[in-house]
Amino acid sequence: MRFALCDCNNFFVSCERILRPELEGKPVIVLSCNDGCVISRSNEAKALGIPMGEPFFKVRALTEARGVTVFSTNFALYHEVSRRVMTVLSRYTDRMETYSVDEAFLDLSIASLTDPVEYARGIRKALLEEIGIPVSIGIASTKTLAKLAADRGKKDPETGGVFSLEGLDLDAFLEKVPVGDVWGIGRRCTESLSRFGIRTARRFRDAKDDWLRRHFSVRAVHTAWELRGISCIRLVEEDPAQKSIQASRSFGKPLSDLESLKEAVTAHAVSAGERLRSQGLAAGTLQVYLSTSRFRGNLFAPAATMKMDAPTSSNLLLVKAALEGLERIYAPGHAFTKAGVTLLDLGPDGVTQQGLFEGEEVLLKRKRDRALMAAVDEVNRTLGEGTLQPALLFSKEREWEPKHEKLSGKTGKSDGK
DNA sequence: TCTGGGGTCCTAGGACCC
DNA sequence: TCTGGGGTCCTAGGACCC
Repeated sequence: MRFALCDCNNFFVSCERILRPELEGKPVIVLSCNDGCVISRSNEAKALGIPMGEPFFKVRALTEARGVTVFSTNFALYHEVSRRVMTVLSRYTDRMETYSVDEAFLDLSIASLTDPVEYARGIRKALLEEIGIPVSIGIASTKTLAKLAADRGKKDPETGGVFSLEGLDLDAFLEKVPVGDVWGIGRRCTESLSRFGIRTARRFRDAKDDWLRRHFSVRAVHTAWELRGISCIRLVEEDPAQKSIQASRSFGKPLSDLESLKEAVTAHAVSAGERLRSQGLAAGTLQVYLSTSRFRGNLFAPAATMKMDAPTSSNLLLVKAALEGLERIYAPGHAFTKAGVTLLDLGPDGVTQQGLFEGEEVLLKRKRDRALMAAVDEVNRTLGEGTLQPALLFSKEREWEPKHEKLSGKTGKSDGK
């Protein structure tokens, strides 16, 4: 097998630079919503010592002092750019997996291909010239190794953005890779491994299967096999049906009162429901949860799981279930900072079985609900999001809404407006 | 003062059954 | 007083990913 991993460099920043080419070579960062954390950094911003995931308030002064351009996220833009990147990539192989918004695995086991590295350079050039997105490409016999190769391509300028592990001394390569850099080895696992004296990818690769299985999980075993060059994480070509849909937001400020929480939970149920219907799915279970800040005091994060009578895609039923769940878990006197709704047990809409004791009216009502939702979605699509929504949401304060102060998302000026 | 959002998979342990 | 064994299913929570 020959896999290539194509990974867009500093993807969100690179997308913003397409619209603002003059920012090339300048420090740029993109923030998560709610002015939260730094989630994408240009190389220049990395060089200034701005860490990934850092809360913005901790680096705000630095960004102002050093003239860093700051963007809010613009997911519509990133998804559009992503779609175009994937389209270009699909010209270069018959088999590929869109792994995330900014990464794709390509099957390059192409018989006629004599020089994979040169081929990858062609891909890289096309993406840069046609879309303006710089990428790193790693080539190896397994997906896990291809990820490591792409990392090397990204960090080592001498590679020109393309690095292949084929025909290389893997022992020497893996010896220099910290085990925590391996795909699938997270923070906790890295800590545990360190206690056993395993700190490099090479040591991990050479651990015994049953030992890994005992102390970690089957996935750790798979990862070790992949590092040995034996492919056992396969390419997933068609995107499998989604298994859950989540809608959650941190509040602009901590909230304790039930009324505000009801609004937030209603909004999340509506938003999750829209996405549910846009995929032609229905949900059999709904979860609703609240959470206090994980950074101060004792974490309090109650959750309720609501089984629907039958799988549904109706906002009316989803909102009802969400509010019932909320009533169940709400406790006064807590400073909640976040609420969310998750839809589970997803399946195709419209094929639900008639329950044993359900009469004609139930079916009729379901039919009406579906027609109503279709109409609501159509109106919101043509007249704008939120044109039709539950009365509860046409309220006054909207205290629960995330704050989006200070950043226009266009100029990137932190001007306090 | 201020700390993202949306996913997947695995596992342990409880519930239940015979 | 003494209190089986083994199987399946479900779920909550943990870990990981981008």
